[in-house]
Amino acid sequence: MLRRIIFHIDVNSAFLSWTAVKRVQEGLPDIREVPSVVSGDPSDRRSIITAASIPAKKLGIKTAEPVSMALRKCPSLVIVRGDWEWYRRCSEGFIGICRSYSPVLQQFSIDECFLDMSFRCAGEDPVAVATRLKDEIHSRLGFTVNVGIGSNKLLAKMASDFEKPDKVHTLWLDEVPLKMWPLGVRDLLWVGKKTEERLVSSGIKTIGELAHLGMDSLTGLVGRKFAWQLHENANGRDDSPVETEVPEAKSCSAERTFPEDLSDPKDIDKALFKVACIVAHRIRKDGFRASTVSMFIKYKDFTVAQKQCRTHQPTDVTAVILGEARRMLSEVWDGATPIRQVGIGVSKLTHEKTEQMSLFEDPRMEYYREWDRRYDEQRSDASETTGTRKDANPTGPKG
DNA sequence: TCTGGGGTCCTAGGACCC
DNA sequence: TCTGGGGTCCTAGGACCC
Repeated sequence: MLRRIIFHIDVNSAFLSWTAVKRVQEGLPDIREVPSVVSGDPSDRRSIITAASIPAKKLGIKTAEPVSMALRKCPSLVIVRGDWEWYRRCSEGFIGICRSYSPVLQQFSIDECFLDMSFRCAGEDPVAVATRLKDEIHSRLGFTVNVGIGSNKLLAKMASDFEKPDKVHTLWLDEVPLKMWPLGVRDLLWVGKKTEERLVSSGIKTIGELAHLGMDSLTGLVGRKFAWQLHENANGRDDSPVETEVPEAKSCSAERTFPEDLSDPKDIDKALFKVACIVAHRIRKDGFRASTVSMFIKYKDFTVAQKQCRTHQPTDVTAVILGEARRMLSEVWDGATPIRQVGIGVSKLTHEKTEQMSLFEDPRMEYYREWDRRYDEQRSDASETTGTRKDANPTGPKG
C-alpha cells in the first residue's frame, strides 16, 4: 500500500510576482521589495486590489479592498495594472514544471495546483523533493512558490498557506493537533465570513474546537451536508482525488460595473448588449449552446435583482440571449432606480450541434448568425494579447 | 472605506406528474 | 369528494473559492 503524498503548490502573490518578473526583465525596480499592488484601472475609483506585495500587506493592505482605501493607508503605494496574457504564460510555465514532477496534476486555479506524489516520492524524502521543485521554479521562472505537503488535498492546501514566501511545509495527519487545531476557524477551507460569524457566535473559535464539536450542534448551525464536510476537514480528513481531467464549464457569465451608477435605460441597454456579445462569443468559441439565460442587476446598496429563464432550444446566438435578457430586465427593473452593475449568464450548456430549424423560426435569425460570425472573426483578429475577461478569471475554464 | 469579475455547489419552495 | 406521498424540474437566493 502506497503512502498517499499530495503536494499543493501556490505561487506567492501570483499576479504581483509575475508583474515584478516582467518589470525586472525590462530593467525596472523590483516591486516585490516595496509596498505595491496590482489592480484594475487605477483611475477608476471602483477598482480593487488584485494582489499586494508583502511590504504592502504589512501596512494592512489586503486583496479585494478598494484602491482608494489602500492609498489612504500608504500614499506612496506603487500601483501597476495587470497583464493577463503575461500571467497566462507564467502560469503555463509554472504548471509545466510541476507536471514534470508528476503527471497526476490538478490545476486548481491560474496560480495553484495539486500533485499526487505518492509514487514519485516513494523512498525519498518528500520535503527534499518539494524543495527541489520550489527552487527549480524560482531559478527558471524568477518567482517563488509555497509547497504544502500532506496525505490529502485539504492538508496540502492548508500547509501551503503557512508561513510565506518561498517555503515548504508539511501537515501530516499526526501534525493536525499541533499545526492546524490552534488556527482560527476562518483559516479552514470553506469557512468564509458568514460561517465564521455563525461559529464564533456559538463559541467555536478554533479549528480544534470545530473538530470536537458534536455533529448535532454543527448541523444546527450550518446544515447537514456542510456540517459533515466541516467536521471531516477540521479533523484533517479528505478523500477527494487529484482530478487530472479539466471539467467542462457548467456556466458562463459576464458583468460590467459602471464608473458611476446609471439610470438611463439607454445606457443600461448598451451595457447589456456588450455583456451579451461577450458571453455569446465565449460559448461559441468553446462550442457550447445554452438552455438557460440569466440576467442580474446590482443596485447602489449591493442588493441584487436577478431573473433566469429557459430558452426554447439550446442557443449561442447573441440576439437570442440579449432578447431574453432585455425582457427579464424589464420585469425586474423600474426603469429609473440607479444601477451599479449589470450582468448576463448562461448555463445548462451542451455541445449539441443539431439545432432544430423551426418552421416558425424568426426570419431574422440568419442575419443574427451572420452578425455573430463577423463578430467572432473580429475578436480572433484582435489577438488575445489584449486580454479578454476570460483571461482575467483565475478560476475560469482552462484557467 | 466603499467594495471587480468569474466561477461552483447547496437549499428551499412551488409546479407538476404519477 | 377528498385525500397522500414521492419524484423531478425550475427559479431564487446564499455561501464559498480564486
